[in-house]
Amino acid sequence: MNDAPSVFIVDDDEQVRSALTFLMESVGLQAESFSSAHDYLEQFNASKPGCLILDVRMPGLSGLDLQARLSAETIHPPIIIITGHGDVPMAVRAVTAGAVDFIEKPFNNQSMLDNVHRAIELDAKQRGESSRLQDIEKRYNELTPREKEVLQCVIEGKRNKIIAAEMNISQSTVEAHRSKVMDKMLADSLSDLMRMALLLKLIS
Amino acid sequence: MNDAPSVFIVDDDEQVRSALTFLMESVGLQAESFSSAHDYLEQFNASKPGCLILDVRMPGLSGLDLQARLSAETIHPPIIIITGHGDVPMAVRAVTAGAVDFIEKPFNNQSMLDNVHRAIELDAKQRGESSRLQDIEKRYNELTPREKEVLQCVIEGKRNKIIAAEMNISQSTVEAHRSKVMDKMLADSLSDLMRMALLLKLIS
DNA sequence: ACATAAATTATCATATATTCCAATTTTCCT
DNA sequence: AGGAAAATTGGAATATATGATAATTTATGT
Repeated sequence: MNDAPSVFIVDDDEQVRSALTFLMESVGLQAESFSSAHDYLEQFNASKPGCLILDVRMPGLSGLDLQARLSAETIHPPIIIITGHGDVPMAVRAVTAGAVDFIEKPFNNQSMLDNVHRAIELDAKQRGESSRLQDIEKRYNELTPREKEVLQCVIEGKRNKIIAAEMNISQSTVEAHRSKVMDKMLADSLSDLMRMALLLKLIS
Repeated sequence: MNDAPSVFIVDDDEQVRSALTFLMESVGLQAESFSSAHDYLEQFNASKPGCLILDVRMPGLSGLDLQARLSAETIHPPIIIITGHGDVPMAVRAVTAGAVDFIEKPFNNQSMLDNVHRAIELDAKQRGESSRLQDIEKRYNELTPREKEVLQCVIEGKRNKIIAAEMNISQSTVEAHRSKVMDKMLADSLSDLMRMALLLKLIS
């Protein structure tokens, strides 16, 4: 799970792949290259840290297509788009869609390395946040429907008495649910629970 | 305060200004144009809603310079950059720095209007969130130092007894501070207070 | 039909928080 | 020095939450 970060390189041009691989390895970065977006997707593993250098113009799935696919994933490596014949609208689209960079070939080696390092740092940060979030989501999904209802009321600041009235159940029941929620979510205070609810976007 | 949104146009080219003004007014949008970034800054009023169409290449302050200045403001209209001789790196920089669009001249009138409408909607949304935040900030700043300390502990989920021990004061005092905090912040429950604390970024 | 999880309720004891009240001491500004 | 705001404390009554324990009723799926 917690491997060293890789620089994933997706380009149909063998020259570019080997040049980039050489560049990355020259500074001790692990590189993995693919000749098509499809090849990359096949081995894609959300838990592998790193960043992705992606050519726009490729046979089959284009770089922007791949970018769109990856955006649907909850977590994916930051994307650096490279292109031989880029234009402004394409760059705007790529960056707006979440690419961290859009670089024209031929590129400067040093600035490429700078960008890669920045992207890898960003990935590490996102990954840390995301793994915490996934833990919380996992626990949340183990709540029963009723417990989720009570949780929703709790984070809205309602008192047990009110919740009981709204749900037409006794206060004891609410207390029971509430207590289970705290246990299952591993929350040790209300504010702790609220923080989790925020990450889960249960809050308006 | 709550005026109709304006389209602010900043371009040193009189032709462009009048063309854009005409375009905006043709769909019922209010337009205000300026021949330099400096002129715009002079009349800049954070409370005026709308969006900003900004030329990059201008004598004096450039569009990107103005963008940087505005980014320092807590709230500013969304920026649509327009340019005659744009290149990819410039577009990437502008979008990365927060511009909502980067459009080359000559542009398509309809797509420009679409972008303007989208930007104005975004501005309205940001403005709504921001005014709520300002209310909360105002109330927060009326708290005494001691009350702020207690608030910090409360949102960390500490019980009054613990807070009293940590601050070396009696539990009664903590209760007094806490009660005042709830009053002053107009919070009617702990979760309410937590939500505010989040917006104030008092939470890790 | 049986087993299991979920939902429901209750009681008792304790711990905490909230809300009144009133009072003293500190600090800071004019 | 005088006054205002802030910080401090205590008491007493009330409301709420928590925690442990136990028991009943309802689904749910095999």
